[in-house]
Amino acid sequence: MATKTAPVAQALPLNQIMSGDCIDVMNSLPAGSVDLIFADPPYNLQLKGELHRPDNSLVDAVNDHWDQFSSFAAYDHFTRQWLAAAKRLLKPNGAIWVIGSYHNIFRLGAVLQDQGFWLLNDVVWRKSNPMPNFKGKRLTNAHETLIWASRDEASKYTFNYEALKALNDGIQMRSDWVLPICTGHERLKDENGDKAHPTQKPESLLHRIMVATTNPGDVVLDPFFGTGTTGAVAKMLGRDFIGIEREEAYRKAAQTRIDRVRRFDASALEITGSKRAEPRVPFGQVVERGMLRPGEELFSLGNRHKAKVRADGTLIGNDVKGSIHQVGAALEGAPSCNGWTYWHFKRDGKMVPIDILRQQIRAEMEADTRPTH
Amino acid sequence: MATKTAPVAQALPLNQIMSGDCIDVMNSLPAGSVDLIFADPPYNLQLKGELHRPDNSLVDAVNDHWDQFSSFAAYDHFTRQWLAAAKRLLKPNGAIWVIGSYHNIFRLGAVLQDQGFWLLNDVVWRKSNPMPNFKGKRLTNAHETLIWASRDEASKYTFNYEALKALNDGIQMRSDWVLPICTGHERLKDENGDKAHPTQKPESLLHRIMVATTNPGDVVLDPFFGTGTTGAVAKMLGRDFIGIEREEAYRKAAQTRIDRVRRFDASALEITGSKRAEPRVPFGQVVERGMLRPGEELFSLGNRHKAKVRADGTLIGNDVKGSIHQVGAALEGAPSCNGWTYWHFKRDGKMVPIDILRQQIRAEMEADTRPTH
DNA sequence: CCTGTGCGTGAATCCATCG
DNA sequence: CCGATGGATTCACGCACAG
Repeated sequence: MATKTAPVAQALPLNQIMSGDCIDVMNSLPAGSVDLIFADPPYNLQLKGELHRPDNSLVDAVNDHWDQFSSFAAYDHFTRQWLAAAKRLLKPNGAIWVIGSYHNIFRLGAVLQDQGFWLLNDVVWRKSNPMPNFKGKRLTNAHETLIWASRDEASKYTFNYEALKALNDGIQMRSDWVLPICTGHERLKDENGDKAHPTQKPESLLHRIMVATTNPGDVVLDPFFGTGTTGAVAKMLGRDFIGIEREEAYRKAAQTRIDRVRRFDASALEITGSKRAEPRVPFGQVVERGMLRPGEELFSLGNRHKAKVRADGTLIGNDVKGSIHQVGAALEGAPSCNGWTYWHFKRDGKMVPIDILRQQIRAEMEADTRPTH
Repeated sequence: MATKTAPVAQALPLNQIMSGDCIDVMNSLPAGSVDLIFADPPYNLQLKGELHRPDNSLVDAVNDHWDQFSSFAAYDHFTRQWLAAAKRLLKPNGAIWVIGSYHNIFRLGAVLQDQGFWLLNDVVWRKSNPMPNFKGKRLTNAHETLIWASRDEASKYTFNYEALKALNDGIQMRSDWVLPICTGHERLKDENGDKAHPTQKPESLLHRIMVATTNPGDVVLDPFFGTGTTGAVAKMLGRDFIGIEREEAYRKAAQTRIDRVRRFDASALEITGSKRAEPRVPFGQVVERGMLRPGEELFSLGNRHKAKVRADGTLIGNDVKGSIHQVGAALEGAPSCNGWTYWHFKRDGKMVPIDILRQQIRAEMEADTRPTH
């Protein structure tokens, strides 16, 4: 006899390409289950007629049927629908990247804001080899715009600051990224040798996005999967992906492509970590362990200020009592102070920052927690 | 006897700074009388608390009353009002530039499209010297976005293609412009020596805009005149300006400034295009572009040392992690090391220095990027 | 005169955790 | 949810001043 089955928590279709309309598919997946969404939606290009190069060759424009919208209102409606579905899928600390050109990016950005996403940066992908403007009537359209936004204002989004700084030779990464467009062997071809997808994104772009805003094992969803750049890079970098794509031909091309990708080994996926992630060491431990003795004097650089260590791990200096940070801040008249780097002690006549004592303690902690197989 | 005077075509207040709310003032001017509008509206920054640099100094934030809006809806309403007034003022072939950041530019762009302006390009002003992100929580906000739009789709807008090409060393001008922010002697100071306006735009930016999209004798209106960069550059370049500014202090500063400007004295604008040395290429780009893969091994000459590439462009070799230079130096016990010439990879059984990969990237960059000022 | 050093500062949605 | 506390965090320039 027929039984009603209770709704089961649906398992995530990891590392699969789902077929169908992205709004329907997203709405069928469990809420709050995705770490990052990368979306390259239709651009609403509004191209009139055909475009020819100066030599009369035809420019292969984006005029596929999926890129046709009758009006801004229709485009906005579509945008609100899929962004609402996307937001539902995100974990509380999840984030989204969208990419577009001036034809659609302003509408995307406004809807993101309207729906409570919290914009973190707009990023300019500066193309190192863009198509020139053949008619000389406008500037060379040499960039596309990405928007990075967290699910909401309170989200503790992932940002691997140190890794990105390392990628940029030790200088803080900027909001303008110079990367070449997707050409050559990376560009997928169909059986006729034509490009398989009109707007295939370069893997370098997705590489930077995923290194910046995901960790290994995160789930990355792409609702406009196309030929699967997001899936290919996710696999390389040890992230799980979920792809959604309507067109059979794109799904097939993407699957073949991803099957060929090799995942990098785990040690290569480790990235430069941040100090914030290091375990907290109370200054009191330094005193308890006898690395500094109560009554011992600490000095700021240049001997401008000094303070005395007390048995409970606080300092007293110039009538100010409190933590190493509080006393440092008070003596400097500064809003805050990192006591670990501010205070020094004398060893063999030299001034040594107390931070090296913290490093010793951390090293010991590390040794204790190491698996002893 | 009393006679009713027929309404007279109101004379344009050329080369004057009008006082008052820009919407009211624009509505009082005759329709279809302006060639170009440049608008730098409030950004609606939504700043919360104070921000300190790592050295504890306080960042002088934009918290002026004119930048406060209660909601996106309020900002949108304001935007629709002033853009409608602006559109009415434009000649049929007129055009508009607006500038903004990610806080407001998406709303500006969407309203422009909704009101029938025809977007021609979005232009990225890449700041050569932006303020860093002090807390390391986001990317350096290193650009602002401009939108260039004609009054409507049918407008035969002005675009001095050849002049811009000349400005760019004979290469078609791209949609990303590298220009420094306004500092030094160009930055207006008040009687206390503080900056007269929190967001003064560089003259180089207005210079390029006017050379690109106006002709001598054109009328350029700026509804958010501030300290009058638009007026100063218009005067230099032989264009007429109309400024609108609410704040008395800004009007006074602008008038003094413009009075001092000499027409055709373009010498102040010739920015010494610092002959950049060869462009810096972060090793991370070699990895992102897939020229070397995470996990791949690099070797020193003679195979004395080896190291593994990581996804963020750092190396790990013999427990040492860091940049190609740091790891090379550590393994050699040397104070420094040029990683580009030190490390090699295997190709066809031969050892090839990674510097050839940098040369490839430079060659690509060279092909498309000329100093853009 | 030149060179080097140190300081100031710019449209900024800029912390995480614990009690 | 709020308040207190630990403690992490910056790049490019212009300019003044020292030597």
